[in-house]
Amino acid sequence: MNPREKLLQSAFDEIYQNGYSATSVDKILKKANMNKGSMYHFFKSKKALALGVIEEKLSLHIKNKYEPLLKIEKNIVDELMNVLKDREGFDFVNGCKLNNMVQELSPLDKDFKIALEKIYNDFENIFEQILNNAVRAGELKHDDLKALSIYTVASFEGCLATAKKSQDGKVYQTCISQLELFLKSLK
Amino acid sequence: MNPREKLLQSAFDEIYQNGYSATSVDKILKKANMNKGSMYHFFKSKKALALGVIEEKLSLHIKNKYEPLLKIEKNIVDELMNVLKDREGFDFVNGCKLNNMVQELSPLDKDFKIALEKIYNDFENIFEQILNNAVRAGELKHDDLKALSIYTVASFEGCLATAKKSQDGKVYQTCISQLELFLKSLK
DNA sequence: AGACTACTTGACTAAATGGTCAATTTTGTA
DNA sequence: TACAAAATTGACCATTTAGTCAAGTAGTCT
Repeated sequence: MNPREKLLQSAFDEIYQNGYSATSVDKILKKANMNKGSMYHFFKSKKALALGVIEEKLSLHIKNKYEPLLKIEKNIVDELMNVLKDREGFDFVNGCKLNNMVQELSPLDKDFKIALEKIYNDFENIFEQILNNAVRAGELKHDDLKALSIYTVASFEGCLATAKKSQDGKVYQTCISQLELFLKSLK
Repeated sequence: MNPREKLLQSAFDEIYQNGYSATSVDKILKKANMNKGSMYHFFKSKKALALGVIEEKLSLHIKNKYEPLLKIEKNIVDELMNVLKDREGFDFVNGCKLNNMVQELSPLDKDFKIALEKIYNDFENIFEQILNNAVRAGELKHDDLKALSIYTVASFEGCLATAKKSQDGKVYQTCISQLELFLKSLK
């Protein structure tokens, strides 16, 4: 991993675990084994570094996790729910990386808001395509797939958020089971 | 409003708008027109002040808004949804006060986590009672009201969160319409 | 070799941070 | 009125903060 990548990864980790405001540049540098001048050679400010994290790390994180679902052709709703329900290794104390950054950074700065909204919209679009595939496969009936996909992502994020409040994956499973109930009722 | 109350209110406002970590004690003091020693007379630390905000301000904020719904006796689901849908004056840039604090502060400190989880659980319990009333009124059928109420709150918060990412109340309305669809399908 | 660019080093700065404290004023009450 | 407790004042402190910079090193061309 080249120094710039390592810096981005360290920043991603630190910001995920502590939030942007509570993370100092020095802490990131220590984790990345880099000194200040180097960082300010790659990024002109802490904000620019965070934007780099959003555009290069967070974006890929979401794509890698959910784009593969577009290839599924049968039992689409089941397969989708399996991916949503499988939270092995998920950190229920710190929650969802995308949601954390959106909730803290969108109100803070317009550039953050734009970059994060783009990723979130891509995320919703993946879901819309998945649900569309389910409709074409005859697994689902609904008259507003756009609204349904926005809602599906929102309540998925809501389930993760409510589990974070309890720091407990069981709360998540209870919660997400009701989203499954809803989607399976749409026939 | 006595000085202590004004301090709590100013802290509540500032923490809501900027987050806990990004809010300095000095900023709060300026807004409250108070000086340092006074604050440290009432609260031994910034953390203690924030705990005061959670226990005395945030707690009441939720209770005042949602407890009145317990009195409703007919068209319970409709009335619940009306309250959820009516977001007049809601700040879609900064989002939900409870959720903001939960997401930032729960992972930061155990005392925060405990205080916030209590409020959140009270919130869920109000919903559970409301949904229970709806069942008894014959408006709703469901075999796990606990799970349904957790999920209802979670997806409500999810709708607010997704609207915050877009800073747009219309996104919220689109999203919450699907929760309504779900609840009304449970007959 | 010479020269140009990319990267690294780490000491430095000015401002902001949470917190302390001794001195003072205000308030309630005997 | 006397007195103690509660509340207020604001200067002060050590530490941390994001960001700067001049000096250097390493690699890559001609």
